[in-house]
Amino acid sequence: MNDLRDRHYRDILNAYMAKRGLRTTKQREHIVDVFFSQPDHVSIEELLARVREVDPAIGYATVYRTLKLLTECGVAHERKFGDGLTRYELADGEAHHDHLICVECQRIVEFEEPRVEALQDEIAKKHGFVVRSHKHELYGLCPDCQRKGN
Amino acid sequence: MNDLRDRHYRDILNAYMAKRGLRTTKQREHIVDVFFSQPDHVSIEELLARVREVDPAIGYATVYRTLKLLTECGVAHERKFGDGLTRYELADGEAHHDHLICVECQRIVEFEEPRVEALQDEIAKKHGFVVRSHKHELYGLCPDCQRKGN
DNA sequence: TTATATGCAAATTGTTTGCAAGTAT
DNA sequence: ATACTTGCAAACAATTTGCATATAA
Repeated sequence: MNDLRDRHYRDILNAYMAKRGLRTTKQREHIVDVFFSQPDHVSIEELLARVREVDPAIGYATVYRTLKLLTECGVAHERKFGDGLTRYELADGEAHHDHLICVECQRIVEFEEPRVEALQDEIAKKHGFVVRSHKHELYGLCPDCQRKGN
Repeated sequence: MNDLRDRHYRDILNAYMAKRGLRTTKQREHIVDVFFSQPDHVSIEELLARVREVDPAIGYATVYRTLKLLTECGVAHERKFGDGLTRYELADGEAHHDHLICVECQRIVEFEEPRVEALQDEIAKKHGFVVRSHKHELYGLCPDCQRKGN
């Protein structure tokens, strides 16, 4: 349903692999397919489970290695929300969103706020920093979990 | 040099320990003393090293357990900046600051920006969330590391 | 006394790596 | 053919836990 975007990222990946003489294998194809079809913020575990539906013999080291590859070439981003798991999402270069995380049900909602970005630049400048990336996460209760008490 | 603040936190800790029948030991006293005298964002390793200057026999499990205790009773906060280490800082309830982190030298600088807080509330409300805490980190190059090239 | 703490080492968890066998080019 | 890849298991790093011993109350 998002062919253009997927195509763009696959092109980047292919260019990166070609440049380094890396090879296309069926495992990599499966993992990449699943990653593109998956909602954002997948963990390795989730990805591995889905990938094994297609090919049960795939090992988790291969998933780790492939996600590392996707991260290196800029197609994926690693995210660590304090629960000990690393999650991955599509890089999504232009629209860098941030996250609201429900501490009850772990639901993750994305938001975007240009005014915060502007303030960040101001803050960094004040301290003489050059910002490369940022992390802005709000932890709390989502509407559903508020309703359910607590 | 910050007796009142320390006293306040020690009171909280003592109340918490009393309520649960936990005991005061010389190890805990040393660890707590070092934690209060330490600049913010200490890792377990750093803390253990400093504590062992006072009592070389203290084990790292005890440091972990004591910091967990301090976290449970609300005196300390856990922080995870993506380098794999958990760091601890005084809870410091009122003035909740955020962080600029140098990706080269790992230097950590604190900042405070009420206008960002205001925007956060606005964002949360828009999504129906009730915010409990947040994390706002800017990763980049500090002035020194910019100068050193890279 | 007796229940809590400690230090050690072993266990756990998430992730990485070495290597022999497999495979894309 | 050759060099990259894979799956497995072992290695790792950070943290947690089980247990016998030590100790605060």
